[in-house]
This record gives sequence, structure tokens and C-alpha cells, in this order.
Amino acid sequence: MGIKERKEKHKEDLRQRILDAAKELFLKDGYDATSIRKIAEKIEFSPTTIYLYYKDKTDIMYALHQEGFKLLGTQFLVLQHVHEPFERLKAMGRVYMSFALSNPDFYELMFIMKEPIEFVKNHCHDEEWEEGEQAFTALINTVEHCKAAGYFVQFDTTTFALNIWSLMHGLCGLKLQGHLDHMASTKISLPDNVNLMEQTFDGFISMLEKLK
Amino acid sequence: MGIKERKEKHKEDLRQRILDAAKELFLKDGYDATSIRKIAEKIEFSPTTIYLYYKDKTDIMYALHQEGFKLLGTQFLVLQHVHEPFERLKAMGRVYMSFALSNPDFYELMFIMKEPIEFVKNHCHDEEWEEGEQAFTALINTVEHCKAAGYFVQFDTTTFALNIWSLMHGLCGLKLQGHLDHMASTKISLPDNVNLMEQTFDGFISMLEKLK
DNA sequence: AAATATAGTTAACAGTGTTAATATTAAAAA
DNA sequence: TTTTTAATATTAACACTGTTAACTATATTT
Repeated sequence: MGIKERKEKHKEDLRQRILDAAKELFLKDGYDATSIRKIAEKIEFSPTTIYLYYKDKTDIMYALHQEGFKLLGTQFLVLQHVHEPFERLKAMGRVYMSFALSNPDFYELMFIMKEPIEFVKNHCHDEEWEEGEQAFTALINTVEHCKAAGYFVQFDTTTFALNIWSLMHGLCGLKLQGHLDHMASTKISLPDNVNLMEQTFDGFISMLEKLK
Repeated sequence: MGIKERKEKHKEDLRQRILDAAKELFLKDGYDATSIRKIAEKIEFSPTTIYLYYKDKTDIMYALHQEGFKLLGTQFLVLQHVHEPFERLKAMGRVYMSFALSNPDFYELMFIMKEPIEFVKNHCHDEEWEEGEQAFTALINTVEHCKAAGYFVQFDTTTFALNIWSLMHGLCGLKLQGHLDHMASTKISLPDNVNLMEQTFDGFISMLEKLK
């Protein structure tokens, strides 16, 4: 059935074109400004056609959310070349921070907004979360390796990993939301032109070093 | 001019009634579902009347955001009675967590959403942020007292405080967004019925204890 | 060639924030 | 007291939003 296959391919193509248009709009104007009608206009189809390929807007956003995790995954690949576990942990933090700063909209969609994860809960009953879990598993493994190298030996691995993730996530969240810059501008005790995010991260690293 | 005063009072009254109605809707249905028209219906005025008392929707939400900080401030009051600095720091963390869990919508408005802080940037040029800064100052002071008691002596106070805030904020964010519960349900290595948030926080405390 | 399934469309519903023009009301001036 | 003026509130409208039902055109199968 060659014809059927070609049709399937065409259908999958259009599904991808919708996603690409959505991505472009999303990265340019953010979540709210990415309307179904604008996506439709970009791919030169009727707005309702999109509903033949995606259940609703959160479905599209969940697909983008997955793309975001794939992107983060590729950024994490360089970490494979950092063999010393604690060095790898530090590098992981920097990659995470850099990802959040370079892709703020993706970061929001992946870790801050409630819509995509609610879509998972409502429609993806067969639990195929993968991408996100992989990143956390990578963290768990690195913490485990750190423990083998004498770091954090007295702490539970999962708990410690969650602490690290919480701190990194909180730091990125405060930065993206503007709270960090606000503090930098109001707290006169701070020297000017200081990168509060870097400074906080460096402080965190020195805390971790003391926990060897 | 008794009449003028009465009019001013009436005007201030209506402004408050708008805010109360907005608050009720906001706490019941969240940000998006709190529409100008619904607020208007609740106070039995025309939707456009609201624009005579508030610039726009973000103005109303900023007012609620301030109320949230006042509420957090009152929750922090109990901390005055905890004299031992490290105990006070721990209690502060618990109060912060409890506030986030008990008032998730307020927490989102205060620390996660971008709208209110952008309203500050755009319209409140005279920097009257107060409520939020007070809470952070309280944290700074407690960290300073901890240092005087022999804790964290080798760390910069502001950097350390930002680390603590980042971790607490990240933990609350991951919890409210659903990521923490998701991890608890997928990571089978974890025992069932475990409170990941409490466990992570306890782990953090034991980390801090090691930094004495 | 007729019946059927697929793909895409138009029109509409029920909302949203927001603004301009208008009406109503109350205070101030004549 | 009547007229003018200022403040307050309203109606109507604009330009959007996500989403669905009903309809049409196309292509495949019987």
C-alpha cells in the first residue's frame, strides 16, 4: 500500500509543520501570544484544521515541551566528557543555568508552567515521560558517582539530588522572573555590576565542596 | 469639606470592594478565570467602572500580590519568638513552605508569575516595593545571626541567603507545578507514601548543619 | 459510476481585556 | 434657585481568544 504510506507521511508532515510554526511563534512571542489562528495563518491552513492534528492548544504546547527536553538532553551530552564526578556535577549546573538563560520560554514551558504537566496527567495515561526523567536520572547518577568519590557520603542520593535540582531551579526561576535583578538593584549593600546568579551559583559550589 | 471627604471615602471603599471581589475569585478559580467582567458582576457594577479605579488587570493583580506579601509577613511574625538563630532559620523555611502549600495561588502571583513584577517595573517608578524586601531582609538578618552563632562563617551573607531562598523557592515551585509528585510516582526506588518535599527539606537542614 | 471515508472549510459560540462615546448624577458658580 | 461644570458610571464596540458543529470538496473503495 504505497499510496496509504504516502498519505500517512503527508499527514505526519503537516503535523510537524504545525509544530514548527508553533515553535517559531512561541519562541518569538511566548505562550499566550501563540494563538491557534496565528499558527494556522503561518502554515496557510484554516484554524480548525489544526484540531485534526492536535487535540487542543495544550497538546501542541506539550509537544514543544518535549522538544525542549530533547534540546536540554543534547546540551547535557557534553557532560559525558567530564569524567571527574564533582566536576561533572558543577558543569551540569552551568549547562542547566545556561539553558534556562538562553531558552527562557522553553524553560518556562518545561519547568514553570502547569499546562504541559497537566496535559500529561489528563491525556498520557501510559506514562511515557522519558525525556524529563532522563535528565533527572543523569543527576542522580552523577550524585552517586560523587558519593563514590567521597563527596556527600552521609546523604541520601535522591534527597541530595532533589536539593540540587531545587536550588538550580529556584535560582533560574528567580532570575527569569526578575526577582534576582530586582534584589541586585535595591540592595545597595551589593557592589554594582555584580552577576548575582553567577555569584549565588559559585557560593553553592563552595557549599558543596565543604560537604566532602 | 465634609462632603468631599465622604466622597473620597466612598471611592476608596469601592476600590477595596473591587479588590475583595477580585481576591475571592482569584483564590477560588486562579488568575486567568478572574475576569474583569466577573469581578464587575460580583460588585454589581459595569465592567468599565473597574477601569476608573485600577489601570488594568495587572494593576489589580499587583494589589493582590501586595496583599500576599502582607500575609506572608504576618506568618513570619511568629519567628520573632524563636531566639536561637539556626532554629529560627529552620522555622522560617517551614513557614515559607507552609505558606506556599496553603496559598498556592498567592505564591504563584508573588514569586512565579511575571505580570506583577513587570507592573512594578512599568508603573511604580518610585520603587515602593517594601513588603517583599522586608521578607528577604528578615532572611539576611537571620543568616547574619547564624554566622554570629558560628554557622556558615566562611560564606558571604547575601550569597548564602540567596542560596537558601533559591532552594526553598525551587522546592516550592517543583511541588506546586507537580514535578515533585511526578518524580515520587515514577521513581520506584522511593518508598511509597513518602513526603518528598519534607524529605528534601530535612535533607537541606542536615546539609546546613554540616556547614557549622 | 455510486457510496464512503478523509481532509479541510466556514460560521458560530462564548468568552477575554480594553477603549471611545454617551448618559447620569452630584457639586459649584452664576 | 437655576445654570454650568466636573465626576462617575454605563452602553456599545473593537479586536482578539480557544473550541465545536455543520458543511463541502476531494480522493479512495466498493
